[in-house]
Parts: sequence; C-alpha cells; structure tokens
Amino acid sequence: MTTIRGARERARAEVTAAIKDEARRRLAKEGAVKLSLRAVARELGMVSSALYRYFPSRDDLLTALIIDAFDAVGEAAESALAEGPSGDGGAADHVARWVAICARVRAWALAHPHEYALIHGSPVPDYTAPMSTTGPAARVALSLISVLRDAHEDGVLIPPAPAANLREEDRRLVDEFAPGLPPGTGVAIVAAWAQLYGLISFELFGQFNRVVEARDGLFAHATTHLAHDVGLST
Amino acid sequence: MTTIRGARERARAEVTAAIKDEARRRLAKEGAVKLSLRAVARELGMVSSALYRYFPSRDDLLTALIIDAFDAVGEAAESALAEGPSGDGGAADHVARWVAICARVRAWALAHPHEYALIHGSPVPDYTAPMSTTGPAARVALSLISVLRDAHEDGVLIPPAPAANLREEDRRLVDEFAPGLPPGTGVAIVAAWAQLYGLISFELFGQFNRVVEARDGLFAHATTHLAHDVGLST
DNA sequence: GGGAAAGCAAGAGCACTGCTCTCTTATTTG
DNA sequence: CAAATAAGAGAGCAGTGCTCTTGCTTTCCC
Repeated sequence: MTTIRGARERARAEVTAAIKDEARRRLAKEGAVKLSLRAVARELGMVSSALYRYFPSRDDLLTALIIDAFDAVGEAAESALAEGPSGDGGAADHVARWVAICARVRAWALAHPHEYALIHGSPVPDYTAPMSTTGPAARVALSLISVLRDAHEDGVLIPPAPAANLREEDRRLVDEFAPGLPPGTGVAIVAAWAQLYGLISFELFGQFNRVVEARDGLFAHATTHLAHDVGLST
Repeated sequence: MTTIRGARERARAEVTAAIKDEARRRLAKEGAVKLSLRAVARELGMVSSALYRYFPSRDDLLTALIIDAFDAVGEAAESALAEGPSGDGGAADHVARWVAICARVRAWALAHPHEYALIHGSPVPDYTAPMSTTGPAARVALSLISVLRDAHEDGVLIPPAPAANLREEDRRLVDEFAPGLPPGTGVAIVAAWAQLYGLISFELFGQFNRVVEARDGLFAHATTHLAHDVGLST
C-alpha cells in the first residue's frame, strides 16, 4: 500500500518495526505494566530520546501493540472459521465451527496471556482506545456473526426470541453489525460475545485456580451452550 | 477479635487504617497503576520510608486493597440476597433473587470501576494472589449458590444435564463448593459465574462503546438467561 | 550543484517512582 | 531505671517517562 521512497523512509520503517518487535517481546515476557521505553531502546542500542522520534509517547507504542494483538486474535478466529467444516451445511457443522472459533480464541489467549490482558484486561487509566483500534477489535465478533449468517442461509438458524424491551436495540444491532440476520440474533450474539471472554478471562486471570480442573471440557461445554443461545442448535 | 493493648498498638492500627483509606481514595481516583506509595505518604504528612513500617511493599498494600474490594462486592451480593423476595418460594422468586444479585454486583462495579479492575482485570505481573484473598473472593459465588440451594429446597430447581465428560468434574465441584445440590449444577454455576463477569467487564472496560446502547436491558436479559442455564426456570 | 529545510541521534536534565539504609527519638518491657 | 524495641526522618540508589538543546545527515528546491 505504501511505497517506500527514499533510503530514509526505508530506514524509518525498519526501525519502527524493530521497536515494535522488541516491545512485543518484552510485553510477552513481563507484561504491559513493566514495558519500559528505555529498556526497549537500550536493547536496540539506541538512546531513549531517539525512540520518541518513532512513537511520541509510551501510550502510542501500547496502542500499536494493542492493534497488533487485536489483529492476531482476529486472524486466529478467521483462520478457524476458514478451516472449519463446511460439509453438508447441517446445523451440527455450524455449531462445530462456532465452537472451533471460540476454542481458537481461547488457545491464542492462553499462548499470549500478556497480549490478551492488554486488550481485554483493565484499561490503562486515562487511556481511551482511539478509533483506529475499533476495526481490528471487531474481527472475532465478525467471525462469529459469519457462522450465524451461513447457518441462516442454510436455513438451520433458530433465532432466539428477543426480550420485549430489547426489540429496538436488537434491530439496531442487527442493522449495524449483522445485516440480514433475523431479529433476536443481535442481542444474543453480543451477550454471547461478552460471555465468551468472561470464560477466557476467568481462566487466564487465575479465577479458576483451585476451583476448576477440567478446563478444556468446561470451555467446550460452555461454548456449545452459547451456540445454542444464539440459535445454533444441534 | 484483637484487643489493642497499649497506646502504641492503638496508634499503629489507626495509622494503618489511614494509609489504607488514603490509598483506596487514590485508587478510586486514578487507578491501581498510578497508585504511588510516596503520594499516599505525602498526603498523610509522613515521609515515604515511614510507610514501609506498615506495608513492607507496594504489593502488600495492593493485596490489602484487593481483599477489601472482594469483601465490598461480596457484601453487596449478600445484601442483595438478603433483601431479595423470599415470598412464596416459587421459581420466579428465585430467578428474581439471582438477577438481583447480578444487578447489584454490576452496580457496584460501575460505581467502583478501578476497584473492580483491581480484582477482575489483568493481574499485576509477577503478582500471585495469596491464599488470604481466596475467602473474600468466593463470597459472590457463594451468594449465587445460596439461591440455588433455596430453590432446590423449595423443589423448583431443574438441574441442567451435565455433559458426559464433565460428570466427574461436576461431582467434585458440587462436593467441594455446593454440597447438597443436584448433579449438573456444579459446572453450570461455574460457567454462569464466569460469564456474568464477562458481561460486566465488557461494559466496564469499554468494549460495548459504540456498540451496545441499552445496557441495563441487555444485562437483565442475559442474567435472566443465565438463571435458566443453572436450573432456575420461570 | 549548492543552500535551505527537515529528520534524526545523542546527551543532559527534570520530576517522579519503589525501596534501602542509617540515624535519632519515643515507647514499651524486664 | 536500663535495655530492648518500634517508629519517624532523611539521604541515597537505580530506575522511569518525557523534554530540550546540540550537532550531523539526508532530502528538497531553486
């Protein structure tokens, strides 16, 4: 998309990438709180003030890492969607794809705990996510919606009944994020989306320690249940 | 429980409380990341090194605040349980109490976002919650279990069918945390517990921004659904 | 091509942090 | 009353984000 013109811009792109790589490495190792600009610069053999030519503040570096993390987990979800069974178009296939997406997201989170915490843990105080993060942030949700759309086209989607006082909200959600899907799916998928991350966060942030043992099984069971809730029945 | 013997011990208790109060105030205002021992000491008119006589490290202060936060949200849940309808013992009453507990927890979280983030956001790196936090941490879950127990005693609990590969885990969970409840409720309540916090976290951490508008309605709808999932039907 | 403009690295410096150490003073205990 | 103990005060260390000034190099434009 962007053609690199001179040697200077090429160098700039390379240094920027190197900074992000090193920052991601330190993030994965020690977490966002301990991510220090000075340490990144030191590791790269540059002085700390030089780093500010590339990222005007620590928050800007974090924002770049947040976008990368959203993209990474989004890509995981999309690849799970692509690789899933597209067999006879039966309801079971769609449930399987839904569960597969959830499982892939969970696996990514367990493999990249600090990056997951960066995007779904406590937001940094005084930090409001800029608009540039909203696109990548939606990719997982869009993958889930995609499963519903396929099921709907195959005629096996049984849309849940929308609560009476949520009909308007549901219509707005469907119009804006999942056009074409039947009423009731809007609020259902938003709720399922949030609850999916509740399951992952509790496991990742240690809330299941000394409580839940069979975590794989529990997660598979719960996400299958969520599939039912959004209208994908076996 | 502890009798304060001399003037010195009385002073120590007072200073410890003052430190915790001031720390809680700053936590509520600026968040855990920006909570600084020096600022707390400054505000209290003492020098920073003196504070280390009361809390050996910043993590120990945070641990104290974590326990307080768990107790606060646990107390909110328990008061919602106590104040809820105990009327005719019908299924609707139990659903109402379940939903009321969830709503009270959510209200507490919205009123104390930084304290909520402290206990349910990203764990501080290299920080493992000590055993002393596990007791207070369980109070919300115990309140939810309490509703199930009452419903069971009233004979209106319809336990969900446990997944085949989770029967053992379910029995273990029931035995350890909810003795007397029928099979199936163990995994169901753990899943519902995690999903409840997914709903709250998504709202609180801004994931619903520019997406969900009718948040009260969505939350009430979703938690009612969770009640059904654990065997409380209307 | 040569001069002006812009981009970049380096270093010093500010205000802040958690934490340690020593020294002095006040309190409790034997 | 004397010894032991606890508390406060201050200096200091290593680290942080960020700013500013000083040179140097690359790019742009006439």
